[in-house]
Amino acid sequence: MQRARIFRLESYLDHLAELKLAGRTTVTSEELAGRVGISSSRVRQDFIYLQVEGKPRSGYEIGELEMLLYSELDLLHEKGMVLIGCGNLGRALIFSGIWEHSGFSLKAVFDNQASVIGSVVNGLTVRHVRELHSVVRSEEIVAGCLTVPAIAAQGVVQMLIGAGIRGIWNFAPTEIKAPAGVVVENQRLEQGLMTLSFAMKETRAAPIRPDLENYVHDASSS
Amino acid sequence: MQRARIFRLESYLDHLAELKLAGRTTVTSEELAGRVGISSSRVRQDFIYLQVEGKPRSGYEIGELEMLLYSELDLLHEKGMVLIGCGNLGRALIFSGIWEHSGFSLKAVFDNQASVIGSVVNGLTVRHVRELHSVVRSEEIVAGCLTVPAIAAQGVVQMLIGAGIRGIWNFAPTEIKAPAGVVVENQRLEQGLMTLSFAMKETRAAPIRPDLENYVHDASSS
DNA sequence: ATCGAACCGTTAATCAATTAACAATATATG
DNA sequence: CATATATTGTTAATTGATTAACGGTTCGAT
Repeated sequence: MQRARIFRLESYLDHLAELKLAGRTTVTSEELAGRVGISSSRVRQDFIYLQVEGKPRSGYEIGELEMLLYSELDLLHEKGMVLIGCGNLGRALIFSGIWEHSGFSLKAVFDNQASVIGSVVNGLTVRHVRELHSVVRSEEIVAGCLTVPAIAAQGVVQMLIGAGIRGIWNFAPTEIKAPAGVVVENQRLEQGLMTLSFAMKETRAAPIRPDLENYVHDASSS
Repeated sequence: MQRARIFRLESYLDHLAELKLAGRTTVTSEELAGRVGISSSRVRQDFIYLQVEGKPRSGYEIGELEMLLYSELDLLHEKGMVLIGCGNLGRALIFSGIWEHSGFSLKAVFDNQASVIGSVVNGLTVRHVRELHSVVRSEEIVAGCLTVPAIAAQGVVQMLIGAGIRGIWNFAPTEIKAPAGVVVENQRLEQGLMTLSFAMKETRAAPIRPDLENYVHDASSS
């Protein structure tokens, strides 16, 4: 699973930022492994894949690692993105800080409701979807964020693809179809809930709370 | 990876609902496999794990499968949940349809901003977080949805755990710590964006759009 | 300058997940 | 009723991912 590696790389980035903040300049495979919850050899193998070299007694350079991770995930190359669907979820994303170092830059926002068109959301004016095609073409947009109701999703996908987009971040709770060559990343929130439901099934007879001291790092996120 | 199976089960549910809507009552492992993008033997093994039996020429009963999937994921047993952080994202979730058949029922909403406390969001009155403890205790709440800023996350986690909660659905873009026995499901939206960024790196030189006919099912979601 | 510990890089071993293969069985057809 | 066929249940083979093991290097200590 290639996907598993990507998740690990993202996780490394997280922890490296934290270490850097603490003033550290190097880190060993052992330490990172402990934080992420995997074996140190896994970490070393990932770093070989990234073609970064460590030194026998000090470990790996944090700055160098960050650089390579950014480059591997293509986070420095800011790609133009548009968002379609300016409802509650759309607005939440527009206002959120996720766009920093994400590899994307939000360039325009669309909707089809007269009530929101023309309003300004976090500095971006909401436009009518009929302008989608021309904006995508003229502003070098390569990806779209889909926060419309499920029923409208496939229609908007068609428009996006027709305009030449190559990637879709889909929040609509439905499976969308796209031609080969167009990357679809689904963010199905319901699945997160269901997964939690399943996981809690096992924990039914939970012990009485231990003291807050013995908290452990959460390793369930990967 | 147990997680991979859970994702498949959720995916089966999706497609079964679609088939049911189309009037179908049975489905073969082959057909489901084609839809989900895996091998038919994988599907059959999952169904053996669910202890459902198929018939040699007709396949599996859709209704029976749905029942067993619901039961396996514990989606029928509605567990009480609270949401903390009534910002844009919180509101989006409160208004969204994800709670249907999710295994959870949203019972109360909290914030610490005077400007939103007391307001009614989709039928739920926003309360001050200081009431969190007593509400969790008195209304049999077992899980919490965290939509607060990263800086506030760990503090709220402490409150939730102190109140006796056993599961956390975390949207805060930070790693939170919880004692063993408390399930944490992280919904890191930035990771979705980064993954898309990586995936698009490979598609740089995309071919000219093929016609819309040869769309294929997206198999990248698992 | 030599020793020894800490850590990397790499290869081998283990473990897990997926797919392939096929005998068993129920149903449809004539 | 007999035969053909689609599809299951199950076991074996394969593939992939993870961990373990260990020789090789650097660096600090004596």
